[in-house]
Amino acid sequence: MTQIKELTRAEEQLMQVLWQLKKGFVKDVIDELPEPKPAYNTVSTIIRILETKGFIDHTAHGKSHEYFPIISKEQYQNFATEKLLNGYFDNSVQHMFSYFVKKEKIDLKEADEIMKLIEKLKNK
Amino acid sequence: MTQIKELTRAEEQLMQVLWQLKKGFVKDVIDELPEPKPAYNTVSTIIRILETKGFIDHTAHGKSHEYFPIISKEQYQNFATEKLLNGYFDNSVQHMFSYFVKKEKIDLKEADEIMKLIEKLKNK
DNA sequence: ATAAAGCTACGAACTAATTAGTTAGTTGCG
DNA sequence: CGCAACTAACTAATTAGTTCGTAGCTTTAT
Repeated sequence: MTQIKELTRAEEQLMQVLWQLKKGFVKDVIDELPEPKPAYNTVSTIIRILETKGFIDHTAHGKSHEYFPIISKEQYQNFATEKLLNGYFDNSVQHMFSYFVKKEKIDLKEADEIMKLIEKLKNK
Repeated sequence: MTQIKELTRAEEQLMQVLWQLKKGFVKDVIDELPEPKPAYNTVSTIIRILETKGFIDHTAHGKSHEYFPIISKEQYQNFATEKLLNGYFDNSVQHMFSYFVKKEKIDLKEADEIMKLIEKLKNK
């Protein structure tokens, strides 16, 4: 298993776009970015960095490149979630859940859904 | 309400130590850092940056300063959790929990505790 | 064929972040 | 006192991250 490197802010923003698009040319990525849009070259450079970091790859269509993620959003999600859980919730999902309850981020409907998920887990 | 700035890696590491210690002198912070320990001045500089960013303050004891957080871990936790939820779970706590279930991050004991929390929530 | 438009690669310029040396002041102890 | 140890402030040096201009190649349109 390859060690996943951490993404910088700019890199993460572009990865979010590529995860959403599944694949795309530089200009497709730019289309998804909010104003003020960065210069074409800025995006192109960061995309190339993402490629050297092993997050994406490309297929050539003539001279132009169509980029696509090779680290899935789920893989990076693991990394990011691990980090939050570890740094702020003592590595405990339960702590996180009780935090959401305290913060009233969970309403009853959601709580029910989560309960169903857990029931399913227990009956395995 | 003051807008919380994002912490850089080095800054976050020191904040974690200060949150744990509640308060401390530069050398107390260094004591908590893993090898290889950075130079005294390195830590001192970052602590001063944290002070200008409004994350910590200090009381003077003679010439030396005892630092303490003024942004609580909970405040930054809100920020960090918001960011993860928004970027990777479509802003839905339920999505996040279904992820935990799928990843088997929740063991049976935790599942029980979470169920209890949900029951309590429902009886309010 | 030639011009225009579009592309990536390269690299320069810049900004942000990190690390640590030097200085000057204070404390504590002989 | 006077020296050693320690402190924060300042600042210089270094590294990491971001932005974009230029060059050179390819495709498209005329």
